[in-house]
Amino acid sequence: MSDDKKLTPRAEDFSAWYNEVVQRAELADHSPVRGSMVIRPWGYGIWENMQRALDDMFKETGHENAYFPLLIPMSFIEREKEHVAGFKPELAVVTHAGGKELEEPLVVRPTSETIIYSMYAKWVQSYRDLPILLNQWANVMRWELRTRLFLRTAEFLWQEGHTAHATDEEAQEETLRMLGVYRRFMEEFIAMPVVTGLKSDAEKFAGAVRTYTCEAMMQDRRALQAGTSHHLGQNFSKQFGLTFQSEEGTEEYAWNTSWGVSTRLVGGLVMTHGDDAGIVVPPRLAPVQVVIVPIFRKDEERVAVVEKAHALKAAFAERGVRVRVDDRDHLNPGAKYYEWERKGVPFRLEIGPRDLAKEQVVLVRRVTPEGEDRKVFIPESEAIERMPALLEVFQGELLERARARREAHSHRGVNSFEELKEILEGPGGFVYTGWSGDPAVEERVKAETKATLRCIPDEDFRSEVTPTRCIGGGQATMEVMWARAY
RNA sequence: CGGGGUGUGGCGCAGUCCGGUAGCGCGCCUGCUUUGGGAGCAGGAGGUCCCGGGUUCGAAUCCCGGCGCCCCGACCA
Repeated sequence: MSDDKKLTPRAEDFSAWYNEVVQRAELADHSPVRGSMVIRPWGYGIWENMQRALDDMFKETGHENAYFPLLIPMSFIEREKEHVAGFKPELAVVTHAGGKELEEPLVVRPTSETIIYSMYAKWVQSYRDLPILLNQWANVMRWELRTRLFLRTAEFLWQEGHTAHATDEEAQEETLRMLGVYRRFMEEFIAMPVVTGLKSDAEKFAGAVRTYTCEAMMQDRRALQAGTSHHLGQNFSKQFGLTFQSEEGTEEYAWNTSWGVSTRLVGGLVMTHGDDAGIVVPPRLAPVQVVIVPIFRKDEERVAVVEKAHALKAAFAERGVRVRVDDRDHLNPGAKYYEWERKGVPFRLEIGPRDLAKEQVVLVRRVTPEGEDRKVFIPESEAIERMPALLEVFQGELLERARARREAHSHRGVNSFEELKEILEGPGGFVYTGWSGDPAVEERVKAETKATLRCIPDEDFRSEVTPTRCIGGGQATMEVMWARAY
């Protein structure tokens, strides 16, 4: 940073911009342990709002919360062979406790399938005990080599849903239901449009039969895997003896699903909406939706203006608007403006002696739409009445803006490998092509372009003209989407 | 783990080549004046110069060894 007050512009160095924003908006900080982070109140406030919204959606779809322990016997992880192969390199293992070496090492959970399904096996006897629809909010640990705040840390917070069903069809339905919940949450709350679809075998979760994903496009046009929903088939139920007696009296293995989103979503929010002034928090997730900055010269002005600010706060609060009055007196107004812009508060309301006299306020939106005035003077009563609606309009515009940007950088109808490579090495973005399903083609694209097959898009995201030619040559059997990813 | 860089008040850095009083900007504290887009002035606090060893009258600086962190390449929410 040449000027230590300004952020590195996104266009100059996107990743430096990201790091600075996270630090200077006080979202998170590095902890003394390499790769793990401290989530600061502003970042945690955003996460709490995400949790609340998601938790409500999980409850609406019939799920309950529970909690399973942090430590898992090593032998459990090793039970499902693809699962262990997927996680082995990134496990943190406890070998000593109570001053002695443990007989069996304990793994700090990288995810909880094994411990959860082993418990389900104890609880389920009959088809009448199914389905089990549980979720847990927890921390997990994966010993990553390259870490970045929120996007990839050794320890992160997430939720993991784990369900057990009597039939394959029911599990499949659940897998897709939760994928839909995620999509809706990301669009309606984070205002982050996603492409949903199926992962290829090479990219799916270790231990799953099928993995569905939500892929979002960041402002540097790279993809972010924002959430996944897995159909686990009977892989875990077979390893942990999760069986039930069917209506017909036969013994059957249950069908499982698991699905999760993490604090990575905070990173996604930053990279979706942030600008060169800082982050932009969508109103529905903002810990503070309106910040009131009182302006005054003399002491008597100060008293009157601050009093008015608190009265306004109360009026907003009555309408369910989250407000903070910034009455710190060692900072001048300009300094406060910059700070709250950096933190992404959707609306700022300035109130000074001149406004007091006219019973008006100055309203400033965090993002000013093209052709509109940055500051608007409106009557106090109108600001109070209209704020809930203004917040919703802003929320909607963020989604539309992000969607437009994604569409502008989505490339469809790409037929040749050369064209694919050219796009990925040039403008970047999401590239849609045909694919035969041959893993060798996937491997080649990855090796030569650094892009991966993000997903086989769901119907909503497929091109109007279905590709017939595979990007690796020959006949296509499906359409796929490629991108460089986080 | 392989390649490159870096370690000096809270943060960002200069000083290291050529050994000799540890400095600058920001931040912090106190006071006064300020406050409608990052305030000004005055005074002040704050350092095992990453660690260990060596050379020297004397080491942030030179030599040897270690450690940490950052960036780039193979796995990942």
